[in-house]
Amino acid sequence: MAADTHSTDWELRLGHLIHDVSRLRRSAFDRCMKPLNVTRSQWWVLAYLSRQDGMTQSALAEELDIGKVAVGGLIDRLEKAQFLRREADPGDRRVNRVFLEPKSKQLIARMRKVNHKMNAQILAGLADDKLEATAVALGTIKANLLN
Amino acid sequence: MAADTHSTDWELRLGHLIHDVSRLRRSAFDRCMKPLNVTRSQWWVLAYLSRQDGMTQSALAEELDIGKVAVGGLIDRLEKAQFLRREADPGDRRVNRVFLEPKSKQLIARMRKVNHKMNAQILAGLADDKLEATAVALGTIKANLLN
DNA sequence: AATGGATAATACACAAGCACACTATAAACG
DNA sequence: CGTTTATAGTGTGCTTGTGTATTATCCATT
Repeated sequence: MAADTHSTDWELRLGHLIHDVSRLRRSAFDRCMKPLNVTRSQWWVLAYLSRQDGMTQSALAEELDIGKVAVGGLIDRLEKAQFLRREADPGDRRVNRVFLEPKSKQLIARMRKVNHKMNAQILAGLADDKLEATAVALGTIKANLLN
Repeated sequence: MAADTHSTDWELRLGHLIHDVSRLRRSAFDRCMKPLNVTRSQWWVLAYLSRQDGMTQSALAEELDIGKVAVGGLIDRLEKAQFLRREADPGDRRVNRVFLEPKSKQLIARMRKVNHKMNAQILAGLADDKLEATAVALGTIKANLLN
């Protein structure tokens, strides 16, 4: 019964909290990035590309863990805004490789700073060991979710 | 510099983890609910209504912490599927009150069970104190996000 | 070389959420 | 009473993400 109240209680709280924090974090992020005219998802595409320019769309989808269709849409918008360009792979006519445009290269440094600052603000008041414990717990949950 | 490496490190991990866990949890939820033909968002509407039938759309939006438009859309779909109905408030012609249909009442008990079971599975291997610590940490983060 | 299966990307249709503008109604205040 | 202000809900359009189907291309096996 103690075990029962425990789960019924913390389960719900935790579920809500994870959901809330994720959503709030996302919108805070978007708000911070708004002056730069990039959304959080778009920023992630640029961030991954900045570490490995010329990835294929499928590789990006794999890394970002979203569907190929979603990636296609993101890239459409980013290409239209001239943050990047698609280029046909010479060796395999099926694939598009995605390259950063100069325009976005300028932005990435700024985005990194905003990102870093925001993260620091979000984690204010949390000691190192607490952060680590939280990360470990979330890691366990993630593993459970992946079966 | 120790403080620096700490943040640069755990920040990112935690951000990723929160995002991943939230997304995985969401899709796991939807997968579990799929046989019942309800999405996670729709399930939340029904769950709130089951505790307080006849809420106004605005009250629902407030509780669920999503916009009125999003609620409107959810209710549109739920109404079309006959899980609930809108009813004009006799005292205030602006408001619609939302009531559960018998069809959904049958479902809610089943959904609660699925929900409970899923939560238990997700939190497997996490002791009580860890859960509590995690909840506290996430609560702090949430508070930070709300400024 | 031919066929049959995998893979890259797109097309299409949908759910969900946000933002902004708009309508209708209610309430408050001069 | 009338005018202003606030609130409830909808309309519209955008971004993100999912699932399924389709097309083009590659590769492996026969």
